[in-house]
Amino acid sequence: MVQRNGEIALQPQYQKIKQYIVDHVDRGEWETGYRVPSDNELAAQFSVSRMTANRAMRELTDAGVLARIAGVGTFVAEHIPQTPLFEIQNIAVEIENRGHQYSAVVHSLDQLPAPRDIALELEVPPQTPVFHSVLVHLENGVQVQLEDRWVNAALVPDYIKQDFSRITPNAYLMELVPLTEVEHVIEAVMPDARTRKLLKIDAGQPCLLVHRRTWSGPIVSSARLIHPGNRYRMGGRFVPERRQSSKV
Amino acid sequence: MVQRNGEIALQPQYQKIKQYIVDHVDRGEWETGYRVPSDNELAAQFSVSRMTANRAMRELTDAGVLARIAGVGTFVAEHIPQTPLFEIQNIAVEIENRGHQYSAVVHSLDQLPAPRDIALELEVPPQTPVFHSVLVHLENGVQVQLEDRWVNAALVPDYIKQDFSRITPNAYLMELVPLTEVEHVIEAVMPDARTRKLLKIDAGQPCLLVHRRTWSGPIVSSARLIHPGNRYRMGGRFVPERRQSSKV
DNA sequence: TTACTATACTTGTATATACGGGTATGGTAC
DNA sequence: GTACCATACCCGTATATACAAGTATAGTAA
Repeated sequence: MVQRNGEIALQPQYQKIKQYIVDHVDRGEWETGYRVPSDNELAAQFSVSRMTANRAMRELTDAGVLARIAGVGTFVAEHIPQTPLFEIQNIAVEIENRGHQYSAVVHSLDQLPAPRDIALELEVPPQTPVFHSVLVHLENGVQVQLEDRWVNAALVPDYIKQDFSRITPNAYLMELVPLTEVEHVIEAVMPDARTRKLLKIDAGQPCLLVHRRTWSGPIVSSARLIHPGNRYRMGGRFVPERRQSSKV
Repeated sequence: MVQRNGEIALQPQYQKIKQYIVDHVDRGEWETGYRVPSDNELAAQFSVSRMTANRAMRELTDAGVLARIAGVGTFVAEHIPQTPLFEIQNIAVEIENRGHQYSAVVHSLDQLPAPRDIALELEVPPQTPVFHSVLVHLENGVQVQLEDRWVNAALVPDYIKQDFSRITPNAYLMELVPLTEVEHVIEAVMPDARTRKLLKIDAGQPCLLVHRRTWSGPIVSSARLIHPGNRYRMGGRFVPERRQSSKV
């Protein structure tokens, strides 16, 4: 698809230019207000046409990274601190970071042909073999998350052999396949009977459901993460920095 | 700037095409999964080159309105409100980016001594002067967000003089003080009577509440953003259902 | 000095063209 | 019927080119 002569181009030219700019901004070399090279300069530097450089600049402008003024130039936009929305973080690591004890109970782990709705979610034909796991994560013995996950069996054939009381499904998947994309849908729901029982919560209280789908090219996994209680915090003053490797 | 011969073009060609598509979707003529005309068909219909039609389609895809599959076609994406959760910049801009009309209704804007709970949130002594604003954001005249905001009056003394039907509080604050940190807490709640009335929603359905606090050194503002409906998507993509191989 | 103008940039948009690769379909050979 | 393949689409990317319009600056004329 990318017809770059010579070496194989893993990503499009305009993506390389975007990466180049974002890298400089991230490293702090180009600060807010810095004037970035013009379309033509980038085109010359990367040996592409101006249209290609223009696309990179335009998309970064739409994304709020750059600001352009016709006739003047392109500048690094004001940096808005935004919490990494939903880091693919490990609930086990997070709990241990709080100095608490993590444990998990596996309620089921099966292989079966994909039901119709799950097939749609995973973008596979119905009846394709998939894995289905249901487990509860505990913090100091208290239920903190119900994880109901479906996995494309063809992509992760050994999923069903794992001991998910020792390694979380998310951690296992992350170390096995490189994630390319993540989707989060947050939903406010009233928990059903099974959920209330597994999480030991009362009826009548709304719950947060985070529906997370992860891609690695094709869709690897689709998970429903239900939290008892009803709050989910991202960022903020009291959250310690979590920037460590993916263990457990 | 737009060199369309004949009559003066008020907006670029690709904008016209975007508007054309968004209009059909908004009017319900093209529902989720509907296959929209291809690049070439649109190019012929509007007498433009495919690149121009392609830009319109690509931008609507980036905006989440359409979904494209190489080799197959372009489809109307599932409509999930996906903006206001973490207003990166401006809810007004985002709504306008979707080709819709933004408006806002200011329900109240007062200065008063901080109540006890608000003082805690803003980390100021009780009775400190604060501003309190309540407004509703509308997309095409439909209520999409209730914003209940408290602002540290000492840090933004002119807050109360603004016309928030013209500039959103968030945009005003952002251009005035450099943000250093943001906290988001997502909460599933049952809306109270006032909220249901302002957002014109029915009882019995859980809502998502985003509690957003912003720092600029000290805490500048604390806002509750309540969304009708209960689903919000970040990232990911809508993939239309495709024909399975003829295996029945 | 002041005012104007030519010039050399910048970004914004639009076109015609090209090729790569994915997907569905219809036809053909088995 | 089944398996294969040619074909005609689709989208993704890239290029060279062109003109419109905004902006800054150097140079010139008043």
